[in-house]
Amino acid sequence: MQDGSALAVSVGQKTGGSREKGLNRVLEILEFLHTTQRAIGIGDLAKGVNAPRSTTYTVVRSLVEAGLLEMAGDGNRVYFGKKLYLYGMDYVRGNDLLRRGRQEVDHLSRETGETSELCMLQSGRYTIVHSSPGTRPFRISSATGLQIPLPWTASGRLLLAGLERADIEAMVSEDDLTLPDGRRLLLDDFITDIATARATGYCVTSGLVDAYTKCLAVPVFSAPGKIEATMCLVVPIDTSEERTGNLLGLLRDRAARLSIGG
Amino acid sequence: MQDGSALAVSVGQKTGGSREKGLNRVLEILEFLHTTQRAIGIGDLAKGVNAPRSTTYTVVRSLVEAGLLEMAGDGNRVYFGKKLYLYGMDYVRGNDLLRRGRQEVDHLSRETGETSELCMLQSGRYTIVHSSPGTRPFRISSATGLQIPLPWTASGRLLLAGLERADIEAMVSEDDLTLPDGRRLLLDDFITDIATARATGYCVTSGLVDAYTKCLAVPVFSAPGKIEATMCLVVPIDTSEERTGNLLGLLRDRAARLSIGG
DNA sequence: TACAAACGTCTCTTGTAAGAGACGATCGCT
DNA sequence: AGCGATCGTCTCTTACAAGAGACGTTTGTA
Repeated sequence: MQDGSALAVSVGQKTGGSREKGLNRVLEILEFLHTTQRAIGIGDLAKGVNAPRSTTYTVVRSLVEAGLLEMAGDGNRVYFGKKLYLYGMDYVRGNDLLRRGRQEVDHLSRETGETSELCMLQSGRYTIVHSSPGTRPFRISSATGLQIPLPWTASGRLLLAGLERADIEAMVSEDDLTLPDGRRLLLDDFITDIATARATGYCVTSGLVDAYTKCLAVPVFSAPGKIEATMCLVVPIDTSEERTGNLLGLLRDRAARLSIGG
Repeated sequence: MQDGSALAVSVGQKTGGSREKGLNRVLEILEFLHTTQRAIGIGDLAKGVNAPRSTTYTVVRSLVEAGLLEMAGDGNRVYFGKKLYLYGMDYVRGNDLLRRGRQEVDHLSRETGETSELCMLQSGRYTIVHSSPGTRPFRISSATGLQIPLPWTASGRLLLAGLERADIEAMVSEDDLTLPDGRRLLLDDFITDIATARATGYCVTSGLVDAYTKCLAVPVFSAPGKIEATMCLVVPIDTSEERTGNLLGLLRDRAARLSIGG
């Protein structure tokens, strides 16, 4: 149990010191490679996931043989393999919303010049599933696959719309309510925000994760009332009211086109 | 049994009927989902990978929690999850060749109207990594991620160019030398083909995997002399000599643009 | 050239997870 | 309603993998 949640929160977390299940080792390795975003030596990998070297060698060998990982060019580093790419494409193929959502996001960022993102809940956490960087000289961009606490984002407020208070509390930890700059959010305020977002059908946050950006988010429905994802635009915080309104309009159009029911 | 051994081939050693490692169960499950290309019930999944039901439930639960799998809409079926998509995108990001290769392949199929594919070796087997279907009324298409015996394909002859005879023998099983229609290839002929392909810088096969198609393949180099992938066009077998020559020319241009050294 | 650190492989032990199977709850068919 | 098939969960046993650690090799640096 503890192990599961430790893994969920972060990979560099210490283990309980006892023996670890092989499957968990695999998950930790994958997650670690996802954070490093580059090939890494097996020894470093072992350190990174805090696993014994011998175990790491064994697990990595299995994964390389299976094609989930590949040895990188120089021969003693590993990174993701073709199999994961193929499975990932299978996921896209089987997921209309994602496939179309990617297109809409790409289109939106071309149309507006702003950074645009498609976001979803994943295992109860907020994830940027696809992002398209926009054309500003100084880009505001986020890594896809990044996990951010729900209360830090506009999208988070929409993704939780429709859940019971108890469910929301379960998904939000104490730490999640502390912003990067140290400010504290109140759970009640957050829940109020969620209700508002639900009622108005959009959510705008300013200077939440950092001091320079404003985030406009709208829901994407997979069925009437069921919010499956959000589309959002990340814009400079000093964007005028007028332009913000216009962008929100475009965003809503795109999201509506993507939604089923709503 | 048939299922088990068929899977065992792609995943690793066949099961002796004894206890199976958890990691292997995971690999089998992923591979099975890749072949079905759709969400499947856990019970059926257990049957499909020839695993005990209780084990399958446990493993699937772990994978769902980790986000590698997701429960499909109705709630009792599973398929690939967002995590696999994210890891797959990481792979693409870290792999210039694949990223650019996809573009070239897409362009080529638009330009020629024919089915175009990017192929690579994976764990010593031939894999269609990306394919773009072309515009003919009756499309000739292959599933991406499909594993085909090397001797059945034009690309296979190029991908093995530069290997020692012993290495080639190790990669090719007896079964691989039997074509789908029952004809047998001779290993020596295959090795001669490889040498020829290497010398001429392309390979054309006619009516090998089926009676209707011709396959034109050219190498993609990742370093001087190192063939990392192939690009190929799949065309009707009655395509004229002249058009075949023209297509081959286009193909070589595209592959050259993709190659580093050569 | 010598030394330290990291690499890759092996062996052996023991904690633990894979699997058999039972259980009640649902489902679907007649 | 009655029946069989499948579902999802649970318990318990033991076969086996996770891990500690030793070993020889390679790397790099003083």
